Formats: sequence, structure tokens, C-alpha cells
Amino acid sequence: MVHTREGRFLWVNTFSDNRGEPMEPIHVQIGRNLQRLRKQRGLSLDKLAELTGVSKGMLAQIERGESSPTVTTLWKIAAGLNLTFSALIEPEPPTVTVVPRVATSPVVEEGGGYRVYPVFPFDRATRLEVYRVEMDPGVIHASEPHPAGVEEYLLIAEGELSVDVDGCTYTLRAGDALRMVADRPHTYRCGDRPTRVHMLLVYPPR
Amino acid sequence: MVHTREGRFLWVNTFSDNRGEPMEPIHVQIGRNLQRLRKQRGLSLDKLAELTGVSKGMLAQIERGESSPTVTTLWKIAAGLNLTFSALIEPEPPTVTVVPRVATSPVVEEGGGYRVYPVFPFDRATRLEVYRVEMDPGVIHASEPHPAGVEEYLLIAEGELSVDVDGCTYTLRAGDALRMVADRPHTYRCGDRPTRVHMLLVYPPR
DNA sequence: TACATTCGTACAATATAACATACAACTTGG
DNA sequence: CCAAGTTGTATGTTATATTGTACGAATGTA
Repeated sequence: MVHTREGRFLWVNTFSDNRGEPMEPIHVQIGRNLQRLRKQRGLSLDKLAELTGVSKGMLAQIERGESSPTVTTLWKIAAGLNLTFSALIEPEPPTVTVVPRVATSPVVEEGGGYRVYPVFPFDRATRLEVYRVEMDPGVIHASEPHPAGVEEYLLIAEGELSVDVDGCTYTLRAGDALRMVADRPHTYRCGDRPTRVHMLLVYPPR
Repeated sequence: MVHTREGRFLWVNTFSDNRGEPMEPIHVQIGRNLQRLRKQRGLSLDKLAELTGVSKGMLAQIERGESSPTVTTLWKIAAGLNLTFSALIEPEPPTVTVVPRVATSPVVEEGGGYRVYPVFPFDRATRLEVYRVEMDPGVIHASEPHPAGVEEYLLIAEGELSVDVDGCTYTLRAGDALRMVADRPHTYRCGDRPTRVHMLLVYPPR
């Protein structure tokens, strides 16, 4: 319950901040991204027109933010450059991010025996959120459901964890993994050794 | 250029199977997704037109795959429904899957000292792929670049791992984490203890 | 049941995307 | 240096995206 609420709390705040971003029309952003990507690859408009099957004039218009291309045109561009739509729509992300273990404080610490550390916050592009969960022997933690569509992955780093969900119990050890649709109550139970789990929450496109 | 060519090569040969894309034009896919999302929310075209500021007739045309909307129109739709572009482009997901450690065989086993076990295969909905990597002390592994847009997460379960990328070296220990854009060569170097890492590959929406 | 409202589709008018071609400025090769 | 090639921009034409309105069918209400 606390965990779920926390998770939701993080989601709401992180998500909306990221969403409140585009002050510029989307076609202008796309234009800028396209020009950057083209120049990074040292391509002329002519060359790009060849690669993508979109006219040189149109590409120039797009880059200058003077036209709002159709999705088909964008698709051609993305395919020709072997890109995703994201690369055309989103600004360039940082390349390497390290999160040392000691750099994080638990966001949840029930009686100290169940500790949740944020590793990577919700990322709008990947829709992925990563936590490190540490449980002391014998600790039981009940989670309320996440919103519909959220999927949870548990990657056991060490120790032993039992997961109760949908009336079933799954016992997992180091190296084991479990994924589940997380929109129902589930309970974690730590075995007789300290347990560390990488927990991934994957949010649906929404 | 060489790098770009390499990336393209990998994309074509390694990932095209996983990404087995439909042969349908993108605007038809978008139409289908839009209609599904609209109906899931119990909205009429009228209501959707209100929410998005796109005309009812146009929305109907899009849903029927009869028109290739501009990026501005798509943006309006996404914003009105509080969606990402991905949700408009990608189809929808599926309960509990457990992958015991012993259930998997390494897909990569270079001289035995570097072993990659698939945990969760590429999932079209989450665009996430999970591996467990085990390295013996002193082992070095050089990775070729992944396609553009792919992001790699390394969650250290145990041991010590050094990651060389972009001329920088990051040393990670149990509980540490790293995420990076994976479209460039990178090298893993195991410390003096056996190392286990959860490796996540997140593919951009496409 | 009759009437009102809602729904998705059709259609004509308007706006704009997308193209091919031309052109001035710049770069490259002999 | 000059000619040829390349580059991004401008322009007119065509295709199509987008709108507002009308309409028949379906649904809801008294």
C-alpha cells in the first residue's frame, strides 16, 4: 500500500513534469532533431532525399519547421535513417548514467526490514522505472495493485523471495526472474537470508 | 560511416526477427490503435474531437486508415488523450511469468568466461529485453554497438564490473547500476570476483 | 410509439503537405 | 583561375490533409 502509493506518487510527479515540456510546436522540434541527426551523419539534403524517398524541398521545409509532415513522411525518414520515431521527436538523451549503490536513499523503509531504493526514475521514453529492493530475513511485504497495464519484473540478485499473486506462490532464488502484470495485490516474503532484488516497473504507453 | 554501417548491419540481422514488423502502412496501424484506445475509453468520435481539437471527420478517416495525419494532428490526439506517440503507433500487451535460473542456457559463451542467459525475450509492448550475464574473474568482453536508440541498463547483482564506453571507464559493484545509450562499442571487464549482472536492453518505440 | 439525441460516414471547400524544377551561393576539381 | 558539381532555398503545381456541414442509422427518453 505504502509502496504502491509511493510508486504512484513518483509516477504522477515525474510524468507530468516531463509532459509539461513542449513549449514549441512539435513540428518545430522535429525539424530541429532531424537537422541535427542529418548533420551528425554528414548527410546533405540531397543524400537524405535519396535515402528516405522524401523530396529534398520537403526535408528542408521540415528542418526549418515550416511544415508539419504526415506520419507517412516521418516514417519514410525514420526508416531511411534507421531511426525510431523517438529519435525524431525527442531531444538527445545523455549517453551514460551511473547510479552507485551508496548514492540512493530508500524511499520506503517499513520497520527497516523492507527497503526500496530508486535506481532510475521513471523515464518517459522507455516507460521504465528501476528500483533496488532489499529485504531482511522473514520480512513480509504486501503490495497493493499498481495501475492497470503496469508490469513488474523481479530479478533476484541474491537471497530468496517468495511472491504470492493470484493465489499462487512463486519461490525465487538468486538468478531467477519473474514478470507479472502488477494490477493486482501481491505479497513478497523474504526467506531466511537477506534478499536483494532488482525491481522493474514498466508502464504502458498511456 | 563505418559505425553507422555496423549499426545497420546489426539491426538488420540480429533484431529484425524480433521486430518482425507488420507490412501495413504506418497510418493504417495508427488508425487501428487509435480506434482501440478510443473504444477502451468509451469515447465517441464527437467526444474525442472535443478532447483533441481534431475534427470528427478527420478522426474517423484516421481510424479507417484512409488518411495519413500530420505530426501536428497526431500530437493533438496524443495530448488530448494524454498518450505518447508510442501508444498510437504500437499495439497492446498480455499474467505471471517465471524464469528460473536453471531454465535458461547461455546464448553466448565466449570461452566459457562470459555467459549471457536470456531471461525475458524482446517484448514488443514493453520494448524490453532482459538478460543475465555471468562473468568469471579477469574476463574482458567487447560489445559491438547496438542499433541507434537502444538503451542498455546494467544492474550489478554481485561482483565487480568495469565498463569502458566513450573513452570513459565506470567501475560498478553489487547494488550499483548504469544505464547508457548502447549504439557505440563498449567493453566489460570483470574484476577479481565472479560477477553477475542483470542486463536490460530497452528498444525505442518504432 | 414518437421524438430527440447521438453516432459514424460522406462530401465539398479550404488549407497545406509534397513534389519537381529552377536558382544563387558555395565548394571542389582540373 | 574557371568550369563543374553540390548545397539549401524558392516557387508553382498537384495531391491530400483537414474542416464544417449534412445525413441516415442507431440509441435514448418521455
